[in-house]
Amino acid sequence: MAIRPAEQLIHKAAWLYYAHGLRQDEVASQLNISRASVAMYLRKARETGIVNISTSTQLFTDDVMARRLEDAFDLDAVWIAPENGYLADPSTDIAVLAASVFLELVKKGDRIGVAWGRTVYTIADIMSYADLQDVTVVQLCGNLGAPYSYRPDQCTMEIARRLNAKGLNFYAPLVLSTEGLAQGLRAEPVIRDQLAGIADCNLALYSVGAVDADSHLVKCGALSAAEMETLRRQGAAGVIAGQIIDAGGEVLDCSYNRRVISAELASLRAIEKRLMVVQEDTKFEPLLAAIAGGLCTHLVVGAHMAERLLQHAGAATKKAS
Amino acid sequence: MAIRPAEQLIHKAAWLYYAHGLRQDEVASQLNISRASVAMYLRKARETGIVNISTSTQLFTDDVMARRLEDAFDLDAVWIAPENGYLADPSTDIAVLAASVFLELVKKGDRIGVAWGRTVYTIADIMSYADLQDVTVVQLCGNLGAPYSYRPDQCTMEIARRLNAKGLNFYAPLVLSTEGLAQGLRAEPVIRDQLAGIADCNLALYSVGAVDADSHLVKCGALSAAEMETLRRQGAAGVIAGQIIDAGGEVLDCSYNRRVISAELASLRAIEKRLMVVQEDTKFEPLLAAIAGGLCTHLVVGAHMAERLLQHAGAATKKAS
DNA sequence: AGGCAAATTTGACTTTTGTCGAGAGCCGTG
DNA sequence: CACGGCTCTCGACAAAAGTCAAATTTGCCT
Repeated sequence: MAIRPAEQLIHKAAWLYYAHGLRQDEVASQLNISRASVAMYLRKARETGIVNISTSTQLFTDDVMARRLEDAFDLDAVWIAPENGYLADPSTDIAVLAASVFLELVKKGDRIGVAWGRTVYTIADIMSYADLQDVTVVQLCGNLGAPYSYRPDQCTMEIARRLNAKGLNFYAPLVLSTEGLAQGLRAEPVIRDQLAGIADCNLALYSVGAVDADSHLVKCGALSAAEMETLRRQGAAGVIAGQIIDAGGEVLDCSYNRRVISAELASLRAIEKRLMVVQEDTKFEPLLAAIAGGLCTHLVVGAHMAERLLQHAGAATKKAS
Repeated sequence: MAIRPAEQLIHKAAWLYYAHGLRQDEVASQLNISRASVAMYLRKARETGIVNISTSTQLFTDDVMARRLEDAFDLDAVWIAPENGYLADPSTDIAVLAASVFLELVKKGDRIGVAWGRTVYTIADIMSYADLQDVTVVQLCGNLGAPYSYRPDQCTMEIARRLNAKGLNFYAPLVLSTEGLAQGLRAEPVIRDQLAGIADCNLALYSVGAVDADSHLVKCGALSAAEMETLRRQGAAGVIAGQIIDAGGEVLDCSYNRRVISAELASLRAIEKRLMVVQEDTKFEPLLAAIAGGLCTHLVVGAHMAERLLQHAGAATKKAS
């Protein structure tokens, strides 16, 4: 009787165990299989998202600081991961929180835009599985070459896989060598459609990049460290979906940006829920720029960053009055 | 350090255990408490709905029969509980399924109308806890006297409690002795407002009652068995939220109905999602009436009932052609 | 301050669950 | 048709989680 145990058995086992509250051995006898098999099915059920175990992220929004941040920056919701944390690595804590928040925000039928970066990939990596229907995950920006393990298309696909959703990849390089070529490529029907479809998303997940030599753009060879430094002097404040933004959160007027194939900021702003996750404390300026540009309605940060943001807001208010 | 462990510790424990995947003893040492306490906190977290364990009800809608029912009766979604079931009591299976489906349908900010009956109470009783915010549970019909353990207000309150929602009870008797008094009471501002508010719900949970001596209406003394029998001869086909409906799903024109304080059928039909759950196979005619009256968009039934419904639909189609 | 009741915590114990390697059935291939 | 390779299954052991009564702490009333 070693036919494909199929979803059927997994479902039944999960149902009896989690919904009816039977013990594993009871489930086993009901289904006429060994308890060990039941245990295995249950693990699969969890891994497939047939059962969903989620913990309320309430605690992290309930924080007074989170409320004050929401008010100060006019954000829809803020989650703050305690930094003094119980965990070795605080940035993991942020990612875990972000993953939970993300899953809480996703609904059936959603269309989700996903950008790229270490943060996003970390989140994808620890995110638990879910069994959403009718969900599409679209890639927000072009691809980058090989050496990185977290390429844009991988981020997209991994998240789509975890959600049991459809992944819509972007088959174009992130950055081209001439502006003309970029322009031509953007006009290509395939690419144009995909770019146009981004504004139809109702949820976006991204982080913001720093303008320094550690940036992915540099590491991937899209820009040299020197070029990056030059851009910084010209007013570059952060990186969003592969594009350089200034302190006001607008696209910086520079050759690089004109050579990039990525979501227009206007499209991003058209997305209802824009979840931004920032792990590194060093990304203070970039985050400010992103917020200023209205690129973020939902925010997940660490306690340390939250404090800095509040201080900044306080200072700005004082100066204004 | 035995201060009020409050939600705080429960949250932290749940977070570390469920989101980060630590073991109970690891959580215990992180939090400097004993593992036994952690186990207790986790139980509380589950009971409070701080963590949510839900199993996909996919399997039960995926059924071919469910699809055919949806088509035949023009319903939005149908779930069928396998009757040959693994479980001793098939009706429990229906209730468990109904509870899962219900929880899947509820969203933050919802306003939920709940009627009354053994079925509804059973569902409330086995429904797992959730931590919804901004949810209101409103009672759809007036109250009935003492002897019953599942009074309308209890159904409402129990479900509200499980959801961590606000319960809005209905402080009026279900049925009065004269039509005039009922009319007067319905005109009372308090009552009028509540009745008017029913149409604002976006989710309703109810069952349908049979027109026989076993009906709650008889058991509670609202009607005598003889009166019920008379009504049946006059065309009564079922009971919805305390009101008698005919085979077409309309309010039966009778004195009893005029003496009832309950949601108008028009208000019920205004509710976006109307989840009807039927446990007993004997309620075939009542269910047909309810469907005919458009009182149900989402349906949970047992396999046996599903078959009868399909047969009926098939016969009707054949007759029509 | 004293003392009682309720709530919380803990250690020790039992039950339940997770895991691993061995065995059994299935299938395409040489 | 024999042969690995594959997946599924099971039994037995180890690990983890659940439970309980006793001990401790807390809050509160007199």
